[in-house]
Amino acid sequence: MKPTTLKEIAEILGISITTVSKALKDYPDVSKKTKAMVKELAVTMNYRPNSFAVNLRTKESKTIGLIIPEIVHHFFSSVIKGIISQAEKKGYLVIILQSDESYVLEKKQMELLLNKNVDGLLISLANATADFDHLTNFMEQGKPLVLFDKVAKIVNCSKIIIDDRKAAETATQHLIDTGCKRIAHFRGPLLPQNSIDRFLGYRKALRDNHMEYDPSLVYICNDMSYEEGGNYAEQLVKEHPDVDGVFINTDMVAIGAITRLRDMGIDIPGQISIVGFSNWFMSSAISPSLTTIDQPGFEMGKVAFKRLYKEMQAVKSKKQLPPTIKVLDTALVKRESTRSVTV
Amino acid sequence: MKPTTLKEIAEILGISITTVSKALKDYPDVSKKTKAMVKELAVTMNYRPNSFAVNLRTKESKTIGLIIPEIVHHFFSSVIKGIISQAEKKGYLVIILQSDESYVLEKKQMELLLNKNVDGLLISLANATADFDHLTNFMEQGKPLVLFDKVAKIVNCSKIIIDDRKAAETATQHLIDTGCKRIAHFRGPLLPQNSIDRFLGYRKALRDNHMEYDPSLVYICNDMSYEEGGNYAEQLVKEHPDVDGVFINTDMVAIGAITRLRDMGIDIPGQISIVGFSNWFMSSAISPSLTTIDQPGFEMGKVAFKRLYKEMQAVKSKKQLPPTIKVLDTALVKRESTRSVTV
DNA sequence: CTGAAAGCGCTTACAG
DNA sequence: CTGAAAGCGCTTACAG
Repeated sequence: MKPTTLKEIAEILGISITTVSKALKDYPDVSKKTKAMVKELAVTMNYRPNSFAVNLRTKESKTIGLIIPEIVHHFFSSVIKGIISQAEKKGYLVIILQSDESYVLEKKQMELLLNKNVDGLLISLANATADFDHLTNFMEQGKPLVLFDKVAKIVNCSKIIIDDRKAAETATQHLIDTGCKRIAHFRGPLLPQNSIDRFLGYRKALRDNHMEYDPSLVYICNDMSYEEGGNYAEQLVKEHPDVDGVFINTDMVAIGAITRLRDMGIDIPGQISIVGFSNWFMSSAISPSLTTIDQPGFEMGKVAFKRLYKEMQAVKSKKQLPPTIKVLDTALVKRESTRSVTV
Repeated sequence: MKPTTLKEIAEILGISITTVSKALKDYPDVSKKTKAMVKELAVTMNYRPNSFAVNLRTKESKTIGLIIPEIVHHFFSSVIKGIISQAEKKGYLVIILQSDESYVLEKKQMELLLNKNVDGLLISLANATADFDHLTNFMEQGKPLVLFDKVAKIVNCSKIIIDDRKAAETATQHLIDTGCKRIAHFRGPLLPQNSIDRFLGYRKALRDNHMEYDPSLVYICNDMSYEEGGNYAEQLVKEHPDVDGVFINTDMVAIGAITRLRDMGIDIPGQISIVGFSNWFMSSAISPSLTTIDQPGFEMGKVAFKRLYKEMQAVKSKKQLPPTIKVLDTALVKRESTRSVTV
């Protein structure tokens, strides 16, 4: 079944294509009668504007691109959901591509999106990305680009982030406030900024409270897995029986640690208190439930799209907005893995 | 920076637009010299074909639509990943929309995708969808549609599924083979076909082994949550202390059950054996690890796209392929929550 | 081997 | 209030 065109409607009605087009778009200079007539026939004939033609004329596709490191990941899929839900409200569709934490792939995906003529781009950078020419390149096409979560300070575009350092500080401070005297940290890999920042927040909290920073209490997670959390927890207890608190880079690892410690008969939070990061849904499910930092994925997606939308609107009216950096609030979610008494 | 057009290249080179277009596409009737010249300049000027114009001419967008009930879900995000990875290989991009398990939304998303002129559509149906005119409608536009995971038998299109009933039977049979005499079932909601099929598989295994089917041993999960699993597990032990095996509709619920039973001091699998469904990554992480049915999400995504691709190719050559139904293999993954001895 | 021309389906500035 | 015309940037059948 061939789609209906403006031409067909015009011919049947014996009027011009111009008038049909205007009637459908409610131009004020078309008579009510004509409008009614055109609209009725359009419905009858199931008319839908050919989006390819519209795109070509208007030079916009009402489509944005989204590149993330990994789709199968609770935080990122929440962000995706936030982006899509917000985009839909504004009549935009979203094309998603995955970089797999690879710089080469990220660049390639960007190229694809550029060829597709998306109106704007949302990216969370791959861990491997250390060169940013592809981003600059994209922006030079006059198209807005917004970075979220994993961003590069050096790139001059809008960014939506959380304050990892401050959040980590809050997490560590909570351990201190609830009586922990010797606090370990399971950090993420050495490279990503957020794992660095969380580590720095941990250190700052110690310093501010005049507690000694002991590098041997910092364990580096490489695959950030449940298993790794368990293994380090066991190792920690053996190597440092005096540790009474751990701040862990991400909930998945923290849950692994909690489970292992529990199996070893260690009392949480009595003997060791634990704070995670991300507020993964399993964190409230396990026992003892995990005190953690809530990282607002869905919200981040929404805000990122909103900002991109603003910039796309600006482009349409030949304006250019100065880049902004939006820091989303994180919150400490107190649960059973830390003590409730404030000392 | 304005994008380069064929016209600009043609003018600079003093040749026609036609020749430039042909040279770039390696038409055999263009001289080597011209081709070299054109291609070089195209690279220099960073030429990219205007996709809107190409779409309009070729009447295809090299884009497909994907509608799923819920993005933030381990199984579905695996499927998305499979689809995107395969689509990319064939030069297709993917627009994702979420139905939120709502029929109305599903219909609306479909409309959006239709307006966008996607070349094909992949859908996993919402639980609430009981009317299928929107699907038929889409197919009447001459565009291929492939259903996956949550499908409707009545719709005459290709489908990619697993055999839920058989898999459930295998799961239950495994409990029987390892010595369970009285087996309960935590099932999903009443409506979705897959929850019905898994229940039927459970019943069939009992029947085939001349074991009594006792409806009071079937618990209906409504939100399929970790917590629900724990609650039903506790209830089950109280109401039916003689039960020694449970087949559970999905891993999330099974993990909730395992955790609670463990907390109650019940030996798994010594006293009660448990089999889940889906092979969620947490299933191998918890202790005891969960015996489950592996549901190949990534694979399902890949296969679904491959089928859609074939049908899109057929459409291009004015053919139409008869619908096929592909049943993907599931596998029983034996772990610690069931006994290893075969009786 | 090269190119003029038609046309994909729409939008909009302009004339009447 | 209506419509003829130009044009978005490309592809391709056809002529030479």
